Amino acid sequence: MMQSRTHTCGELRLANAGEQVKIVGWMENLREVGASLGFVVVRDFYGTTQVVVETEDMMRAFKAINKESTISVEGVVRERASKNPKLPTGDIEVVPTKVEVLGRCRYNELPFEINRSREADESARLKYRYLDLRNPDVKKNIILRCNVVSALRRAMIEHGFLEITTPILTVSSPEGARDYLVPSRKHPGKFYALPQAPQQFKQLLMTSGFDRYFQIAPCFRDEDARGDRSPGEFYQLDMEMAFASQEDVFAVLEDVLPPIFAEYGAYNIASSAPFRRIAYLDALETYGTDKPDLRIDLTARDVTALFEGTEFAPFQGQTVKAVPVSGCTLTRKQIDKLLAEVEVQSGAKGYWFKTDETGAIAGGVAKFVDADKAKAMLDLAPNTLVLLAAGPLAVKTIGVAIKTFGPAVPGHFDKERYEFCWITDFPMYEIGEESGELEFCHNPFSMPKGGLETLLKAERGEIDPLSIMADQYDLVCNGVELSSGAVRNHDPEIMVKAFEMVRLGEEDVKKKFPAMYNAFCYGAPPHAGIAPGVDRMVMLLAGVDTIREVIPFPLNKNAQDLMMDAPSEVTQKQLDELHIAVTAKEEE
RNA sequence: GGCCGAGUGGUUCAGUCGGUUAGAACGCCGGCCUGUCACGCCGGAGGUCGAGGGUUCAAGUCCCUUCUCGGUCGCCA
Repeated sequence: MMQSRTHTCGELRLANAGEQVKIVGWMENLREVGASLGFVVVRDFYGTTQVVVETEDMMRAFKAINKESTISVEGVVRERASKNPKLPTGDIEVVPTKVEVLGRCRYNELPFEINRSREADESARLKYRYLDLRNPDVKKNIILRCNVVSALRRAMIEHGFLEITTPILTVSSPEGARDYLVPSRKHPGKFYALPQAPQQFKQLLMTSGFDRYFQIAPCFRDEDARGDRSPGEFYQLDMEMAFASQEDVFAVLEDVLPPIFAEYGAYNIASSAPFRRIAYLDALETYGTDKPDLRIDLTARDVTALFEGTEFAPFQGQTVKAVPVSGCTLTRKQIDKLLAEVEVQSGAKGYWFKTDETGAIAGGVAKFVDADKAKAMLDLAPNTLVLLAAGPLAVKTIGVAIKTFGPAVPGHFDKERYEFCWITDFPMYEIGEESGELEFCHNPFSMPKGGLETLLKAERGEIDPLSIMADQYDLVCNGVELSSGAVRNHDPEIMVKAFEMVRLGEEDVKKKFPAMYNAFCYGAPPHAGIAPGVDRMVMLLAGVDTIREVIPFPLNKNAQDLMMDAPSEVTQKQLDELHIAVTAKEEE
């Protein structure tokens, strides 16, 4: 009896001609070109191999097998009469002596054609994800993910980091996103929560003296999805370093990421160390966003002065931002269409005018523009489109306009590369929209720049609390926020003071983060960390624009697993054991 | 939760101003074809036009309600 297979479907070459072989895989296709001549494509993980059918008996045998059944074919390798240079195995074919069905595909009509599944309805793909994943184009993103995760692990270990797993069943955290809760059987009325991030655990590991920690960490957040945000769960390359500063964290990622991006990315150019650093407020001012795509060479200017006393109502008394786009030959119709898209995405209207080939100002809001002032203020060359936005949403609108027009106007977008940048100096506090009072802007774990001294100054009224910056940073690549990190606040005294700024105190800190607060009272190292999103990284590397393409079994937008039918109802017995009463009204 | 878009054979889509029997491609079934490789050619089956209601002589098309999916905003320390 022959072994289960002698070769994979990606393996056979001309040199194997004459060999007796056995291949196994899925019967992808049967091309009949005559009553007793046909070609069968057998596909496995490694590739496809052609089996030639030359007898009526063999033709009958193959025609009886539904496509996508798994089969084994024994036979002899032969040089092809007509080779296919597009295939690695295109020089040979297998002349079968024996065919066997290993797993019958019972259906002739599949929910979609395997090799074109990416064109199919996404719900169908998710419901039949195991079929979708048969498609080599779909499979390759998952393989990429495995390779990237493996490379990240190797690189982190080489940099002296230790991979430590942290609990999946943990405690609900009072801040941040909505938690996924798990009811406790042994403790009626109490709940575990799935971690939104291993944040507190990794900081505790620092206080235990694990100098460099990392983990490919599953994180769970019950928030609504986006194209680049899978609902429910996602993975982070979570890391933390003791006795470390922002510079130490930057140095590690600037060393780890570019080689991996260059090797595995759809584009093989990645910016090298040091990455450009842009202060948060400067990023908003210049790019209209805190996650700029540096492949686009457009930047914003403040042109409020240009419209002082304007008769154009939308600009009256408003801040006005402008982006000059040189060399623009878009038609008016194209401009309108792109601006409509900008409006959908930003929630506010964008405006425009342009200079013609003589440099004269025309179009859009041109009649409200003082030509001489505009030319001086914006260094306007001929054929320049000027995009404008005004009012409270101006920054955002400009950000969307840059993202929309950059790729649409030739010469402003160098797509085939990875451009990293650090966004630094985030404000520590903001005025809450609802409360109207001072609140933490991002997270309360970050060290305020200047430490205790800065907070005391603010307390004494010597500086504006809103001017306090946190030692916090984001990593951005091609307009995608890959990661947030910070130098942590490891000093209980500073932590309490930071909380007092937002009208909380020691009791609140203890209540919210009891373990961490106590741990810090026993001697904590200064520490810093970051947690790049693995899914988003792979998405960038794969060059796809939805995150579901790089997740083996993704949830849909409504956080449902259409394949497994989760979430699902459970039995009354299960509920009783968990002391849970369902109050939701029956759906449908 | 708000806004925008989509929903038509198994899949992807077209369907004009409301007007004959709702079309195409791919897939499926049958036939032909001796070198295909997105094989080709001929024929065939397959539709409650997401659901419900309304307007009309007449609705895939117009109106209302609703469901589902996607995008986006809110949200995501």
